[in-house]
Amino acid sequence: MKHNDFFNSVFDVVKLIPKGRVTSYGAIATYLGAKKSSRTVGYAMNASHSIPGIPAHRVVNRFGMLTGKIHFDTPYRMQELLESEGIRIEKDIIVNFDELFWDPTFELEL
DNA sequence: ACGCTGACGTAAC
DNA sequence: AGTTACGCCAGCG
Repeated sequence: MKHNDFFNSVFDVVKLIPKGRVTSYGAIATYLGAKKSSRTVGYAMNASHSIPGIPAHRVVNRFGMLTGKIHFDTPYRMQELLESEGIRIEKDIIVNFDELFWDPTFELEL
C-alpha cells in the first residue's frame, strides 16, 4: 500500500463487495489506513470508469447517499443497479443502509 | 509548470 | 450545535 497502489487497493476492495451490499468511501479509506483520504477513494472510483468489474454503484458516501450517481452513464443507472440487487433507495438514499453496509475493515479484518 | 477541482470525512472555531 | 476549513492525491484547465 503505497501512493499509486491506493487506487489499486480501492479497486480490489470494491470488487470484493458482495452483491446486494454497499460500502462507503470512508470505510475503504479507513481500511487502507488513510481515513483522511476518503476523498481520493471517491476519485479512484472515477478512474474505475475505464475498468470493468468495478461495482462503483455499491459505493456511496457515509450517509448512504448516491453521491456518485451523476458520474454514471445516466444518473438513474446507479439507483437501478442497486435496486436490481434488492437494495431499496429513497430519494437517492439507501434504505436500511446500516443493514446493507459492508465494512471491509470488519468483514476482511485487515 | 502551476493551481483548482473533485464520487468524502473529520477537525476546528 | 452549526458552519467553515482542511487533508488526501491525482486528474485536468
